Amino acid sequence: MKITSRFTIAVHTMLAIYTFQNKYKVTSDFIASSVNVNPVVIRRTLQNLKAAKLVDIKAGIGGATLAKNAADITLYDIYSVVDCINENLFNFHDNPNPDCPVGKNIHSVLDKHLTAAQTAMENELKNVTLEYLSNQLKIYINNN
Amino acid sequence: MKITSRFTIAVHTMLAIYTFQNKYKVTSDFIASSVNVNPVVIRRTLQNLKAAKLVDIKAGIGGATLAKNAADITLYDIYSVVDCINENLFNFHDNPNPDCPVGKNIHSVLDKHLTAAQTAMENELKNVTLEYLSNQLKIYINNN
DNA sequence: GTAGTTGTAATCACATTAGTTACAATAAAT
DNA sequence: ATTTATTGTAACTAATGTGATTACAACTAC
Repeated sequence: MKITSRFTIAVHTMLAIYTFQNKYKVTSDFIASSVNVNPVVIRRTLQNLKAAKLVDIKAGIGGATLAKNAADITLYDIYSVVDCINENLFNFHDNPNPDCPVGKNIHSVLDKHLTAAQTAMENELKNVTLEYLSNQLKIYINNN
Repeated sequence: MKITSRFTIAVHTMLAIYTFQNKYKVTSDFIASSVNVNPVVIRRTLQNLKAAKLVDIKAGIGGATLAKNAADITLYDIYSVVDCINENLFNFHDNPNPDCPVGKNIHSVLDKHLTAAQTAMENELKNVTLEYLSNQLKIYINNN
């Protein structure tokens, strides 16, 4: 089981907005064409990003723009917004047997380590800003 | 989307085997009762663990035992065995548009950071041995 | 051979995902 | 005011993955 592609779709969306917002009207159709998914999927993603105040969307006329400085947006912000996982990365089996010493204490023993693993992953995402990704992207584009 | 409970079920299974293997015949029914899942789920888990040479299973007579020293088994070993995720934690959307500068380079820009996040998580799991978990468990049991 | 257990296939219900259609609401342009 | 392009959102579908469950052959000690 993996983390939904909604996350990478959202990152792609943010990067497309930041790259093109000063040149084009960045509509859901435009983004959908770059990401290669259905426009409705992008609109749903944009609604999530908007609710977290990461983007502004112009209803009617169309087009999305960043609502914050790209240097202040990390992969973790995007990951948090799109509910890739709902709180816990690791799915724990329900109702271990309280009448067994192992079943009774398995949560006490294991939970902190699962949390630590998840936190380590999330901290890596916090290290990467949208601005940094955009700068890297420009290097790749110039080398094409 | 989360990591399957097959992982915590497998950890619970290993901990139950280690805890009880010198006292009882640890059958799939026994483990299933502690974990509180169907015995077939435990048998499938045991098959995975056996394939990775983490446990021995006695067909016919019944009962599972550790095949390695508990100090040499980490959460990562168990996580690797059970295919909680099949290689990549993050599911990337398929076929970003190669005719768009963003779509063309999104993998080049993003992949390394997703890998870094996954690796950070997995490294945390490598820090925790079954022996350590068992020692912690004993402390909890003694305090009950 | 009996009893208890493993090994494994088959089927089921459920949840999640992403795709898709459809259309009302919005707002600029004319 | 009407037209046009777009957003916002509901509804439905197909595909997939998970875990539960039933069933039974194979195995091994007794």
